[in-house]
Amino acid sequence: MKTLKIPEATIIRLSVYSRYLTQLDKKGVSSISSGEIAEGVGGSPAQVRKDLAYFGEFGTRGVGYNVKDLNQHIVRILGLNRNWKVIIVGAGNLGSALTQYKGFKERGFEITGIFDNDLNKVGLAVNGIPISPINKLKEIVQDNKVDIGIIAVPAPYAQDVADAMAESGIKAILNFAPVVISVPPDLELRNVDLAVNLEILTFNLELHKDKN
Amino acid sequence: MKTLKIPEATIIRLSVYSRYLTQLDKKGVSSISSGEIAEGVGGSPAQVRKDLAYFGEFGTRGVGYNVKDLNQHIVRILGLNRNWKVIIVGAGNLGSALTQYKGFKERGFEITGIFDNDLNKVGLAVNGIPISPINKLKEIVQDNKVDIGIIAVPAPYAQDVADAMAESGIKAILNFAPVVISVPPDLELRNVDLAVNLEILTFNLELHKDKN
DNA sequence: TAGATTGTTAATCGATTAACAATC
DNA sequence: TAGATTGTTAATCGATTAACAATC
Repeated sequence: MKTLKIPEATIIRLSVYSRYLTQLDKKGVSSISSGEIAEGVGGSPAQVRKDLAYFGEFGTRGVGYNVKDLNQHIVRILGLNRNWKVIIVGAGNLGSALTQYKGFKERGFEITGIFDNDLNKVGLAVNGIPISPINKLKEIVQDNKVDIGIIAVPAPYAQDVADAMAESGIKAILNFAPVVISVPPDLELRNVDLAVNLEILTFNLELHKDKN
Repeated sequence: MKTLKIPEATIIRLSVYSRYLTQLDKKGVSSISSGEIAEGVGGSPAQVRKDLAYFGEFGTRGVGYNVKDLNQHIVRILGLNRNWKVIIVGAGNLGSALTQYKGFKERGFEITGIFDNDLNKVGLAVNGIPISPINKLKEIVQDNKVDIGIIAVPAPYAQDVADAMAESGIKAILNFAPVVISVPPDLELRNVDLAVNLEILTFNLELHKDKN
């Protein structure tokens, strides 16, 4: 086995490097050093080089990296050199916002379905995509070869939605419901808890309160 | 100095424990062991105890923890034993969704203002909160003693918004714009990048693709 | 060649896990 | 007292940083 264990922190940073390189490329910057990348994203040069070294040699000693070239490598590493089909369950405020979120399309994620069990919503459309009832989920996932499901329903419904997704053959889930859900081991699961992020801020505010 | 360095991972987990304990408390569960907490949130008993040990002794040997009591301790550790005032800049889909997000209010976060520079939006209201122009930000922050600002504008505007927030005296920023922003060192900053979360999933999908 | 910057190894630092004495 | 479970220390594991040889 040639792939050693890659820290998740490395993947997060690669994603950020890629976004930054895309930005630079658009501006017409063609070459960059690890130090400049580090400065741009708030890291250290050694860390940038270490992160890249897990995957290969993408630079030229004494020179640096070609922006476009390095970005293409990272995009490929992250698996973004193809389209990914995504469905969103929950057509409330958050689900609707995610459906229309520009940042997804830019990175190759295509929203191919929205689901909700509220009969007042079924049949309506968000961003041109019709809202379907959840009992159509499996059919739509399989017909469209959907890869990823996003859970944007209230916490009490999240596990049921996860079960339906697992049953449909979806391969990965991004869960926005603030609750721990369990899925089969072969299904990738990631949680984004919006309140937790605010709570980390309040913890730090309390911690540094005296340090004036 | 008595507070040693607390891992951020510990704070994230404490936040999750607290949410889980709140749930159990509502169900009427009064006592719990570190093993049961671990099972409930997907961790290990040793880790639960270690996380808590940074802050004190909250359990009883041979018995476990009182659910309500432990939760109150964690809530206090996270700084949630008071109300936090929050503003959101960007009244687009994401900003509107965050304004109405139930999970914030449940944890003591109060949205006290929404801002946008789109004149078609200024004067309208989201969830009963009027949308104000960004040049009113400082005034409203100071009049209402706002603690935290959420950035929900497109990437190109994020730094300007961060500057306005810094200038207003806000103490912490949660940034949803997919761009690196810089703020004065005394300002707490946290980034939530929605696309990055999907990219971690696609990386893992690619990594395990062969392992059928 | 001299200067610059990579790729990589070794040293350090930090977080997690295991083990167990304390104690209810 | 016997069984259970905490709090805490020591051992392990993993990630970051520093240093430098390789090389453009």
